[in-house]
Amino acid sequence: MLRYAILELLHHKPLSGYDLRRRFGGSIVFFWKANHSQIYPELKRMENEGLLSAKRVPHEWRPTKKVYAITPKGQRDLEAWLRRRPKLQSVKDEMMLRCFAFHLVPADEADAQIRHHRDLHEERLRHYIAIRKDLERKHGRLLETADPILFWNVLTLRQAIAHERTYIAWCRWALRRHQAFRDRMERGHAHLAG
Amino acid sequence: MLRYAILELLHHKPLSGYDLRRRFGGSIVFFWKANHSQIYPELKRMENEGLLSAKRVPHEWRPTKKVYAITPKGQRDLEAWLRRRPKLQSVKDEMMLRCFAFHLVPADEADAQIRHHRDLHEERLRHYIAIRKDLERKHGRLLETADPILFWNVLTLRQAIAHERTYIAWCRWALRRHQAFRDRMERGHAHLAG
DNA sequence: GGTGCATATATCAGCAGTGACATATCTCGG
DNA sequence: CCGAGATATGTCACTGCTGATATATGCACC
Repeated sequence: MLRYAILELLHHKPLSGYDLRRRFGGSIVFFWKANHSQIYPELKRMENEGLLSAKRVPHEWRPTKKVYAITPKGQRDLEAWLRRRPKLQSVKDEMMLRCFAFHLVPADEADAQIRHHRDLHEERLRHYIAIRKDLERKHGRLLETADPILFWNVLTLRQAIAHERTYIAWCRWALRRHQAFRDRMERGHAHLAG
Repeated sequence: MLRYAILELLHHKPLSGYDLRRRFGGSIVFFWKANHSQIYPELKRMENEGLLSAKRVPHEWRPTKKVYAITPKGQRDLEAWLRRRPKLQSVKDEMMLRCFAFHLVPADEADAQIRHHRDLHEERLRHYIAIRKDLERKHGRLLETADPILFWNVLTLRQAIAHERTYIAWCRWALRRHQAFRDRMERGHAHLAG
């Protein structure tokens, strides 16, 4: 997977491992992250497979860079991958796995967990919205016009935002429902006591 | 991660590797899947660590089962895990990575990809809704009352459904926007030609 | 002269996860 | 009697990914 993300980025322009690392987890790719410890070996492997070509570029002030460019073979690989029909990824969501087991912890602890998670998603949502504002500022009316790269970029950003909003809405809903559940328990006990 | 899913399931009742495998990817756990090739070695490892105890249970008709039960140490591990505050998982979504690169394929191919993905998510949504119907049928009014296990189960199911609905809505929206984009391109060319 | 920081590349151990291969029992139908 | 299918457990090679560790340059600041 990682290799296709790299190929897409190098399709725009040649980059070093360090540059790539900043792209992942930065503003451009919302749906893939990678550490340098994964990127450098992958670049080497891709070079060996003929998907990339490397060139050492010295710099006066800074350490020498190894800049990678996509080869015709790399281009073909990327386009072939884009035409495949992958099956659905299986969902792996740690928070939801925990939620499944929340009957094992006190109600207050469960609430705290959900609130914490809601906060994290709100932060990520703000991050995405900042990126969107940035795109709007930089490209203005162009967002509505004819640049395909920008068009697909905006589409994925919209999905990222929709995803975060859904998650946050679920957290809020869950907290309300949990409160109602706790109230019912209370009344249940009161009923038994009375 | 897998180990905590296993511990949660074994907290309810002892199960064999085969039973566990059917639980994952079946109706109960929506947010975690696992193959038997991952489950069996993990069970062995957990037994060695004292989180589980194993017992061979022979059967007249069928091969002998190795049934695992959670130990007190396993219980403590599970509860400690539930109290941790994990950081946000990084999103890895292959479809969105592809979408990012759709400027490299013909517009019809991009549409076909999105429609295909929408269909897959619609199928999964139908699956989740069937599970919810099943829960409603089996438990009826109990869904609104006082069983914590059922309560959290319903909450996670709701999140799964919300997630699928968001994804499907995005696919539909993306297809509309893409059509509008293609129309604009057409008009652009017509303008240039006229 | 020392410390911290950004730049830049690389390796390693270890856990996570996949798909293929392997083996065995018992039942049911042809 | 043979094959298909459910039950049941396991291994293996490979890729994916994380966190830690290592190394080196040059700059700014104290």
